[in-house]
Parts: sequence; C-alpha cells; structure tokens
Amino acid sequence: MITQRPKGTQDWYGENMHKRTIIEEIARKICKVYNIKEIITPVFEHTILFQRGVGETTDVVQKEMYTFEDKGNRSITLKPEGTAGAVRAYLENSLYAESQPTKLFYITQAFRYENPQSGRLRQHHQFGVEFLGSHSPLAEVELITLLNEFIKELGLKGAKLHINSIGCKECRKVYNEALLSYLKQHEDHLCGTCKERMTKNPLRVIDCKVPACKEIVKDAPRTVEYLDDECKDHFEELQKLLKELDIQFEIDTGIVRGLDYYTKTVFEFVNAEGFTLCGGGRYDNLVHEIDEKHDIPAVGFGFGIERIINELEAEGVELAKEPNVDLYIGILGQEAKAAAYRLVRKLRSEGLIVETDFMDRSVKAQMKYANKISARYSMIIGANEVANNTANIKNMTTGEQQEVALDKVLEVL
RNA sequence: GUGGGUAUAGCGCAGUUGGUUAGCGCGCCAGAUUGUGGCUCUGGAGGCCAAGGGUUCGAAUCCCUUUAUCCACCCCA
Repeated sequence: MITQRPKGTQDWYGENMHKRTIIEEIARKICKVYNIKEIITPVFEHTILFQRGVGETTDVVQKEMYTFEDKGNRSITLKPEGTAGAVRAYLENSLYAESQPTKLFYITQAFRYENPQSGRLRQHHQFGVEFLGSHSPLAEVELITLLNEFIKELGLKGAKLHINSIGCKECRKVYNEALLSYLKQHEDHLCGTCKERMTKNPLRVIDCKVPACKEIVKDAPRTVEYLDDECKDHFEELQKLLKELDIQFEIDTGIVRGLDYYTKTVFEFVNAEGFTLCGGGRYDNLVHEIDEKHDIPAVGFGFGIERIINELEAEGVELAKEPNVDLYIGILGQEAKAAAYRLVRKLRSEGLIVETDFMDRSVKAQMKYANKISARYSMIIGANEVANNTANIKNMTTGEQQEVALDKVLEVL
C-alpha cells in the first residue's frame, strides 16, 4: 500500500512526462501569439465556488468532488475543473477593471472522484483558455481557431469540431417545457436513468446512449429550435464567420454539456470514434452567478492532456524527441576525477548536454553506458590525458576517433 | 455507484487435469587478457506467484474476501 499510488492517479516520468512537456510547450507557444496570459489559481477553493459555479445539479458537484473540512472548519474542494477558479480570480483581482477582454489560459490538474477508465482519471490535467468580457461570436471563433492550430501543431488529424447552441436561460426555460412534454409521451420506453433525468436535468436525455432512448430522442425537440432572436442571431453569425474563415465544423444538436454554466454556444472536438477530446462554450451567466455585482459574458474550453496523449498514441503521431547527450566524459582513476569534472562543468556552461560517470564503472562499462544514453561523442579522461592536456574524442555514430586538446573540445562538437 | 476482464522478476509473457529447486524474452550487472560502446557468446542478480483466509498430504493452479488495474455505463477533459 505504501508504495502504491492512490486509485485513478498517475506518475509522470520518462516518455510520458516528455510528451506532456511538449504538449504544454505547444500550448504556451500558441497562447503567446494570441496574447493570452497564463494564470495559476489554487488547487483547492471554497466548496461553494464550485457548487455555485459548476452547478448544484451536476454530477460533478453532486458525486465527484474531493471535498473536506480543513482545520479551521472551512469546507474546501480540490478543483474539479479550471473555469470556476479562473473566474473567481478574475473577480477577486478586479481584472474586469482593466481594458477588456481578459484573455487567460491555464494548465492545471483537476480532481474528480469517479471510476477510472480510458481517458479518465481521478487526477487529470487540462489546458484551458478563458476569454472574459466579450459578447461577440468572434470570441468563439478565436477560441476555435486557437484549438485548430493547437491540434494541427500537435500533429493530430482525426479531431473534428462539433458545435451547437443551447440558448440562454430564457430559451432553455421554454425548451425544457417542450422537451418534457414530448418525453412524457414516451416515458414508458425511456431507460431508468433517463426517467430520473426528466426531473433532474431533462436536457441530458438528449445524449443518452441507450438505443431505445436514442430512438425517442431522434424526434425530440432540439435546443436550436427554441432559440430566441438574440441567441439565434448569435449562433447564425458564428456559423457565418466559421464558413467565411474556412473552418470546418458540423452542427451536432446532440451536444449538451454537463456543466450548468454553459449558455448559447457549446462545442467539442471529437476524435474519429466520437470521443470528446476537448469541450467548451459560452458561459454568459457564470460571472454573475459567482458575484451578482457583475454581469460579464465569457467563453472558454478545457482540453484534457491525458486525452491528447491517448489520441497521439492512437494516431501514431511522433512528437519531437528528447535531445541527445552531446558528450559523455568517462573518468579513469582517482587522480583524473577533478580534472574531468572541471571539463564537464565548463562544457555544460557552454550549453552542451554533458554526462559523466559517478557509478565508478570500468572504462568498458562507461562506454556501454555512453552508447546506451545515445551520446553523440565520448571521451575518456585519465592520468595521461590530464598530463598531456589532450584526449581522444570519439564520434559514437561513425566510431572514428581524433585527438583534441582539452580546451578545444567545443570545436569538435 | 453499476457491470465485465485481469493480477506470476523492472517490462512483456509461459506455467499442462493441483505434485515437490517457478520458467522464457527484453532490460539490468559482470566477464570474453592490458584504458573504448553497438553484434555475438558466457555467467550473475532479481519473485511471500497482488494481499488475507479456506479446501488438500501437497496450491501460482481450486473456493471465498479485500485491494489494485484495464474496459464499459453514468458523467466528463
């Protein structure tokens, strides 16, 4: 038990860690061009933030949060997603008082207590972007453009954009009534969970996977049919812009996000199997929900880093490799240690990746090790080399050796 | 929370209808004459067979419990 990590968690090291680093580098590089600033918020927040923000009726809040009481009797929750914390920070630090919009990105862990499976862990990581302050569909366009670029830069080919509009609060009210009255006619044929959903959150019936429910849902009213003029205009303008900008998309009236804060636009990037890689949308009510003094529109998305890694593997995409060691400096004999290490230190200060021996291995074993770590060059420093101030440097690819003065090593590399 | 599969060395796996010192491949370490890798050969280390309980003369193998893991549902990234 003591050497076992908690269920649903993962250790990051080696190949996987490298992939994650590359993914984060790409995310940061793209955000820089979009002038989106990084934000890091606490791993935990007051529980009420998520209850209010994510929504009391959502599964995330009802059964998946890591909530505990701290020693000061505060109810604390490990963040289950990134948006609520970012919005809280936006409000607390009065970022709305600056010129708008506010463009933020984060790379964070997120915690949800649920049964692990493919692409789903109890601690997972998200790259997320939030734009606050803009009503314009161009904000959505900018998010989507960024995502397209991110996906392209990663080398993924199978990701497709699906969009939908679920309207604002008012449209939703009208829609829910229409949906409920339709579902009531077919209630006998719905699955158990869908019957529950009818009272809890009827919208969710729309993406049920049970065949019988799917059949019923096929003819069920859709949110897009119940948009008021403003929401309708917004959705149409978004589509028009996407078309004019040659951004491929598909309208999927079945997209219904499970977080309560979404309004109007919702979108997902899905892989070839229809599995969600990234989800997001507009959340015009969230700021007000958290602090009623403010009423500020926003859009954002969250992209699962583990899901990116899964997808890269599924598509067989190779990311940039870790750089090779430039030079392995082997050490022979006690007397040569300091001199050899002085050279190691000097070459590293020049920015070279240099490795040496502190396992007290034989020369042969050191050479094997140099080969193992894919060193481009190797050299052995012993008493002779120290005395003559020269050594043989070996090209590990060709096997060729040449003599070089110890202060001229850099020129060979 | 529900359902199914799996659990044997660092990793990937064998292990016959229960039978005594649990194997293979890769990896790791060391050698194959003197201070030089890759290929080959030889040797070595490393396992409470997930944990606990039971059946049996005898259990990695059969039964029960627990835990973990993988996959699916719910839901989401």
